[in-house]
Amino acid sequence: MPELPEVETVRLQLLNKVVGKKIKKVVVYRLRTVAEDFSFATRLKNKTIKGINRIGKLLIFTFSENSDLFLLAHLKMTGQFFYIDKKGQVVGGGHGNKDNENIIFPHKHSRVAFRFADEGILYFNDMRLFGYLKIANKSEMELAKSRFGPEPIHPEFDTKWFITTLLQKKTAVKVALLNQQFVAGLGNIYVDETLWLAKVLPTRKCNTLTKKEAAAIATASKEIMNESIKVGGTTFQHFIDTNGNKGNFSKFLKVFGKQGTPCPRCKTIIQKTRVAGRGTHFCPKCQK
DNA sequence: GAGAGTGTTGTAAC
DNA sequence: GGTTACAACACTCT
Repeated sequence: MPELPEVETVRLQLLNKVVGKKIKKVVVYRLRTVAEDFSFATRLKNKTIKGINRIGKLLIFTFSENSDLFLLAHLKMTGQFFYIDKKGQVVGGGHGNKDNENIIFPHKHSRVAFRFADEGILYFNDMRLFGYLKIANKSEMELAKSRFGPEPIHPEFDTKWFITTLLQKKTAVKVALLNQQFVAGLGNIYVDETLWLAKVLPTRKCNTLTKKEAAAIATASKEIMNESIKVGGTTFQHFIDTNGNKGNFSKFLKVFGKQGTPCPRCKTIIQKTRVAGRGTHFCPKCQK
């Protein structure tokens, strides 16, 4: 579950499902997922989830019993949270791959399970094992937080600062936007979408951008992020209904994965290249 | 069988 | 210090 909008959707869903619940038992299926922490399960036992915050794509759980205890959760490429209530119904979710069908838990990609006092169970699934759940104290949590720059969708996002800083960078604009220390939350998909909307080529060097272009990027990223939070929610709904509708995401995308098809704006064929080691999609005509 | 993949980090090299 | 390029992580899908 990569991009910020989906992480935010998961956060909101989890808020409804697990906040205020006491963890009765934690089962770790794969030690790797909890950073080889043998005390992971015991340290979370009998703790009540107080809240769930998010910075960038990192989820931060807080607990009622101990204000110096945090659970950091990063989904990376394929991490998913599923909440199963006591009737066995799945009411939380992931991002719509095949694993969402025929749900039987725990299944082979389940890495950690949290059983609550009310018999509900929260599963963390992660096919590729890149994601992690990590216990942290306050200073470790602050350190993790400090690795993220401001989020474009934050109401107090400083657009002036963004423009000034962006224009000073010497990297390709796509590289800059993917850098979570600069701005948090934009992933590969939405960087391509943002740059298409802003009519800027991903390979453009930041210090060759005009102020107007930089401002367009800021505006576009906000628009894309906000719009995609809605889409993320929609994707999520489809998962909950388990209707097998998994392609909803792509309906909203304008360039990502659309190579070979006409640009929705100017009908030129969308091209795909590689920038910063990532698949990169753009319109060679209307992006400059 | 080969290649690509939604994210991040570390390292080496310039 | 900035930046670039790449490997690594483990697994599935085309």
